[in-house]
Amino acid sequence: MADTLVESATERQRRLLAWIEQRERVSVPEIIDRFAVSPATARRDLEVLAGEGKVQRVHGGAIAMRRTPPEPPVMQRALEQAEEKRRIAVAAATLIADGETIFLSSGTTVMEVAYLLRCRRDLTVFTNSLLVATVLADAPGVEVILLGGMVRSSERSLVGTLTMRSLAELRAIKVIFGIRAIDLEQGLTNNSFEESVVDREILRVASEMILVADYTKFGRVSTVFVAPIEAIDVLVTDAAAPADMVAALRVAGVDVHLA
Amino acid sequence: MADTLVESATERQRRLLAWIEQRERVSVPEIIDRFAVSPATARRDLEVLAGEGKVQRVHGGAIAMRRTPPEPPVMQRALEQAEEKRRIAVAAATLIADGETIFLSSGTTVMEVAYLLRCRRDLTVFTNSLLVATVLADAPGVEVILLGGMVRSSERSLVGTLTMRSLAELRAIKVIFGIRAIDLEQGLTNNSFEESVVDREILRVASEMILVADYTKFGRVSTVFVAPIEAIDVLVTDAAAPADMVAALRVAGVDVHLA
DNA sequence: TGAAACTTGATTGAATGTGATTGATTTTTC
DNA sequence: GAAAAATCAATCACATTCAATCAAGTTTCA
Repeated sequence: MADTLVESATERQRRLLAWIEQRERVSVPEIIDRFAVSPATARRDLEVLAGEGKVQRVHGGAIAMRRTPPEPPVMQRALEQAEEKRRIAVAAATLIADGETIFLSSGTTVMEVAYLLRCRRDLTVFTNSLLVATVLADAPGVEVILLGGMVRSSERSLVGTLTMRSLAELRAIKVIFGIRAIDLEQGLTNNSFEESVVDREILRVASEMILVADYTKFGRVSTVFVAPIEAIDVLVTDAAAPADMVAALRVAGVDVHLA
Repeated sequence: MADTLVESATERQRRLLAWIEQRERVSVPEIIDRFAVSPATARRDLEVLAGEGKVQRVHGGAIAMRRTPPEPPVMQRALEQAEEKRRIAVAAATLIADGETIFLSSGTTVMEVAYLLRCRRDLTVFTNSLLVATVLADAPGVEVILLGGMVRSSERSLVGTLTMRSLAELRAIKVIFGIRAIDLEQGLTNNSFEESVVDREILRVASEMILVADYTKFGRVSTVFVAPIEAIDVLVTDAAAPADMVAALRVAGVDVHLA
């Protein structure tokens, strides 16, 4: 049976807005063609968006009112293994209590944790991730301190000497950490030298390191060494993580949580 | 039927929420089908979840709460006097040459300048604004250094001791500066004490201060003093700025550009 | 056991969303 | 500058969906 995908007006308008902001300018016929709606509906949708100040209505169509910066690669990666990352984040968030002061590193899974911390109270969060800072910026119960540094565009993370200097003043902080690759022999590795320098400094000031990593990170080795697996205190991963590696990590003293 | 599992309303609503978050959107008939309830109950459940802010109710069903945080007030202000701000930004951008190192403060007009600098080459930009940093993050010819500090949610700007300490190391930098209010006697004022402390430090390390301000900023006084008008080296504003104030500023030695 | 509180399902008039039509307005073309 | 084309706003009709109400069933607690 042809399951006719019904779409609400609100959602269509949201997609239309995204399309307009991406295209900068669209015409009514283009909307008719793309969304398979009547001219009346196309105009009504534009009217709604214009009424909300989201787009500017012009004869023949509408133009975007604000430019959306292009999405960094990290946002694309956030969609991969989204379900696993969400479950891992839920489990990791339970390890953080209200009133604590923590550090959130950059990375997509860590960002997922940040989402879940938005409703917390009396939390202080240090981070070197622009995305984490933005996610938590509006959370009334969370104070966000962003480290300074050079912006790494692909990750929206901060690196460099200014970052190192800000980090040097931190002491004994609980860290939620993300990484690109985990290997029993090669330890934790990622793909940027500058990022790894910062990551090592983060781990140096960590009192407890909670690593969040989905199953795709295991048994892989990336280009730059960050830390040996002994650096891991707690690992939160999903059930699809290789059983042998999980067992080996447990033997090595890592507290492994399977979400 | 052996289905002895009695389910409470709240339990069903929790499962419904999980389903919606997984499906992104659901229609009322789909809920009726899946949970074997009447349309009335399906709608009531959605009403409860919507009341708790967990989902967004739309005609015909509901969609998962989009996880992008609500827009900060600063983004709303960016839409006011948008045309003037754009023209001012264009004029201000011509004062910046490729190869320079500059500081961009927070503020909506300054953000507009940032947009125009994206296509520049060999530019180094210091800023205490998360929005400016995000706008310029992808610009291949622009290196962005974000100061550290506490995130001020309404402005997405960075303030506090960490910001001050990062600033203290800068010297003789050309600054594009935004402000809330300009008055001949009261000087430059804005509405946040913490922001004003940072702003004063920014001006202290400035070799040249370029103020960008549309006509609505003139003749107004806000709550916290930032600097006297003598601190202004260059003012870029629009033609609607009060002529008497523009004249007085010129007499005071300010290089005024009308965009 | 019995009454109060709650949940559920059916009914129904109101509200909303959509597409078509039509005359007015704006833009383009010659 | 006038004709032609495109676009717009207003209105109507139809279908879907909603919210309010009420009655029946279930749970809770004395």
